[in-house]
Amino acid sequence: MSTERRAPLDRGRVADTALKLLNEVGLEGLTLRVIAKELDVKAPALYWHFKDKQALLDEMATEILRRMAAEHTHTLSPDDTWQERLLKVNRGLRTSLLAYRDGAKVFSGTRFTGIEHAEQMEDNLRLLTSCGFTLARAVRALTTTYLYTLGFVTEEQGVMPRPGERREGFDVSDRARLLADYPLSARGGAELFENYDAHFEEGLALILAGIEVRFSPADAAGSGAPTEG
Amino acid sequence: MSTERRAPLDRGRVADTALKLLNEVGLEGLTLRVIAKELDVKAPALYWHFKDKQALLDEMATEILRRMAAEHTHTLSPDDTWQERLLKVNRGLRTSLLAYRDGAKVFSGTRFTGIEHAEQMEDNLRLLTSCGFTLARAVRALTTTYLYTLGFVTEEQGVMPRPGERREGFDVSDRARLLADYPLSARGGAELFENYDAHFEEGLALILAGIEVRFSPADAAGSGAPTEG
DNA sequence: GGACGGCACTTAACAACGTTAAGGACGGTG
DNA sequence: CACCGTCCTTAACGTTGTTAAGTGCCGTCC
Repeated sequence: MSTERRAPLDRGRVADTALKLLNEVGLEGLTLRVIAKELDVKAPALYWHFKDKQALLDEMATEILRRMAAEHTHTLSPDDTWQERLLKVNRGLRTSLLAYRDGAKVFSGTRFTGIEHAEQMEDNLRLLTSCGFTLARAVRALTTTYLYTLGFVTEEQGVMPRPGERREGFDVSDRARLLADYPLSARGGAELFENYDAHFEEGLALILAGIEVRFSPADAAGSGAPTEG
Repeated sequence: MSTERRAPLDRGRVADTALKLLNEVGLEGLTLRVIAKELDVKAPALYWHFKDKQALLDEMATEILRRMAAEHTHTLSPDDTWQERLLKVNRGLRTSLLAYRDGAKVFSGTRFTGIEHAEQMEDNLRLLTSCGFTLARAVRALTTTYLYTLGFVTEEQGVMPRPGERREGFDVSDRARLLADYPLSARGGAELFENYDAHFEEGLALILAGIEVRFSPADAAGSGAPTEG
């Protein structure tokens, strides 16, 4: 009989396991009992490490953020143009959210109490302001793209829980048949529920173009449009 | 003794009551038993009208949409410029979502199975295409602004459950103290958690400017930037 | 007028959930 | 050896969404 004792849990191990399970059972199947079972522990044990389930979800969101930083930070450079930086940051965010089923929901249900996100935020603000943006405009540029990305992935994951697998009831041709009386909407359906990668890029490019026109000190000087908010 | 019998429920009455209660108890407090009690009925009675709770939430989201149409359609004109139309539609959407606690969450958790939204969609697509947009670009312009608005209000309601009342733990000066080592992030905090009306408008204006630069057939001809799809 | 049948509900109960209270086994420290 | 903090278990609680079965009422048909 093995006298080995399981190493004690810690917040990190719990959050890691919960994230792995999230991909298998989804957010609504992610119960404390399921997580505990995977960790070979009973559910109340989790309360030694987290004050409640929301605290665990917060830790999971923070972990997603950390992994995003680990995977994408090396692509960032202090010499990025602001356009490159905004593209990288938002593509990285989308990729990271798509890596977990219901990732966007976990993320937007969470308030970051700590300062884990501050380092990336600071770096991005530093780059944008060094490109000539005022601080207010740098914040606006980052949050506008960020909120777009979050909204986009939320909708995307509503239709496609995991990349490649489409939720039932979202057949594009079914939809077109239903909307026979609304020809433009019917034809536009393909633009809504397919080809998410390309559509994400197009929307992001729109916002970048708007930032350039209204904010960019380098390119838009004398165009007359930009005025300090 | 009153022999009066309560008029039978219908889906509309249930959804109306649920929406009223949503504002009082929030999404997580909105249980079937609470709704039933307000309707002077027991919880299982609701299953006569809805197959499950999600169906009731779908009906609520649809009702929000209907009220949005009822309140804002009269401001729309077939002579709107596309800029006016996008502003009106997205302002109206934000206002409608803010009218209910957790409105954005209810909305983005819902898939519209019916065609209730098609009429507005069709009208908007008609206007944008009549302004010279291709259908694909019209769809992209609408969804990009729509996803931004949805993301914006989701975050906004995470901080301010009801207009005017701020969730605890979001004191801006507390946050600045925490982020003392990240000066730009600390100073930028005011840009994040306050003054939502103005910030919403600024972000929306950015996207409109981008659409103009890259899509608008009238204004951007010869600028070289816009290319089809 | 009495049987029938569908409508709109009630009563009772179920499994599962987040969560709490109490206690027990282990290790290190005095 | 007593003690204490750590980390977990057992047992249970109240609530939740949901289902099964039954009940009263209204209209229709023979």
